[in-house]
Amino acid sequence: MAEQAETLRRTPLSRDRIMRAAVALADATGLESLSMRNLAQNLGVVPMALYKHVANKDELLDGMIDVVVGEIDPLVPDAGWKQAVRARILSARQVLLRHPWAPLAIESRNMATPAALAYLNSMVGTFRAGGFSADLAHHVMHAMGSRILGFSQELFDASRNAGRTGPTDPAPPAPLPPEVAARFPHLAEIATAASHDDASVVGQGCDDQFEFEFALDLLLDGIERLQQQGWTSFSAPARRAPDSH
Amino acid sequence: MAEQAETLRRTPLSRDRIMRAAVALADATGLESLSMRNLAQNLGVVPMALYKHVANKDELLDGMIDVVVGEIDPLVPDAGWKQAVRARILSARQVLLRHPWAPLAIESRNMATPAALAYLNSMVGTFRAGGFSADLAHHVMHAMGSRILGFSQELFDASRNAGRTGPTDPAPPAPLPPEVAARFPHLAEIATAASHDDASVVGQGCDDQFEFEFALDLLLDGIERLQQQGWTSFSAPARRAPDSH
DNA sequence: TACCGTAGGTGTACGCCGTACACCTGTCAA
DNA sequence: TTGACAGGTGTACGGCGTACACCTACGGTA
Repeated sequence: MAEQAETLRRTPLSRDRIMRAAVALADATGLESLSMRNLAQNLGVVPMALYKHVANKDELLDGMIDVVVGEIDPLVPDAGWKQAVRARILSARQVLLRHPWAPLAIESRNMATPAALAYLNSMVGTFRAGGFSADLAHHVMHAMGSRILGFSQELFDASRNAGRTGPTDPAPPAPLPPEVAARFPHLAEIATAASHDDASVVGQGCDDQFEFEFALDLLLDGIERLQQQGWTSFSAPARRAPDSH
Repeated sequence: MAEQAETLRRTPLSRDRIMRAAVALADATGLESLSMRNLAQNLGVVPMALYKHVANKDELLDGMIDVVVGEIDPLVPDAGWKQAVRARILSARQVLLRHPWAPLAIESRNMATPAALAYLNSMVGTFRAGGFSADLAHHVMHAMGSRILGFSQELFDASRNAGRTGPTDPAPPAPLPPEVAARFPHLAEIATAASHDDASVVGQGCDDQFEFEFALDLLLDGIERLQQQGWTSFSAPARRAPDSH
């Protein structure tokens, strides 16, 4: 029975269990305090045990990214490309709000993981099915950039710290200190102009969700316009063919 | 004279000299192989000497970011907002091509450095001077996202490795392996569709400069349209008021 | 000229990290 | 019964950031 207790106490390790534990740990304590030793302890196991399932820490990170990407909602069928892309990207954003360490992890790795490739592939497929040329789909993927994965490089983003002090600590929206406001009046102005509620580049209120959708729609509308006027490489980049106003 | 030689051999340390050496070292060998010990050796000095001028490694990174941001061309006077913004961002992009480690450094830090704040502030000022409301300027800054600093989160970007193997090694544009192409046909298609020459998310040819300008102009044109039709919070996000085609 | 405070470089040491490598142990096929 | 092998263990190494005590050279004052 002692050994039964043992068996119950520690489910055997597996690559999948490691990945999920790593994601949970990063969610809870932030990416920079996720170490192999840490993670092993969390799993009730000695550090080197992990290496029987994961080649090294980089592979661990790749696996974590795959877990995150796998949480993005599947394609909704029977929707126009614009609706489909919009829904998927907003889902990706929700996923990343649960895993604020993911953008940094993604950017620090340099090869695409299979799950990420599959996601990008199906996104391209959506554009192609919507009547986009391969060329236009290509450029459009670049234009969307990181927004396709639900984040957009907020530059100096309070939410990046989310896990660091524990998710229960909602980071008081510190107002812009006056001497800073004086040195950067334009920033001070836009910081107070928008009636929002979260913190980003400006220390003040700003509704990230609103900003995200604003930018996303700005892009999607521009893309729609390109596609509807029959984009080809030689007619389109706005620089060359500014449309009439 | 021995001491003269000494004096010549080692210019005294200074915060500025440290920052410039750090940037050069990161340019040459990549961010992940930049350590305090490494940098100290490079400066002919013992590691702890650096700490007389720099509080810790995070502050070093902040200083490096300031150096990079400081290299962005100043505002060109007497240009329309669109030209001014475009020129500045393309300059930022050139700077980041010289310092491929910078996006990761920027994303890994979470507070804005003074130089970055000054840059963002003057960018907002350009929009304001161009007749944008503070509100619209705010949203537009978010919409541009990391592109404002000359990069755009390429997700899986070959150039991120640039320094790692030395800048003289131009990373042969490895073609997409066939089994990958088979699993992700849409990616394979757009990889070969565009007639470009560098590597990014797709292993194949792709002119990053073209893509960058394509996306930048897509955004700028969308922004121009918003501003010209007198944007206000309640009329604009494209979702609510799709313009007529 | 003698002194001393201080700025700035040095040396040692600590506790983390990732992980190589040898080892043990329990399970299952033959 | 045995022996291969999958999977967990223990030890150890080199590298990291950096705390802390130390030394040393110089500039200002008496």
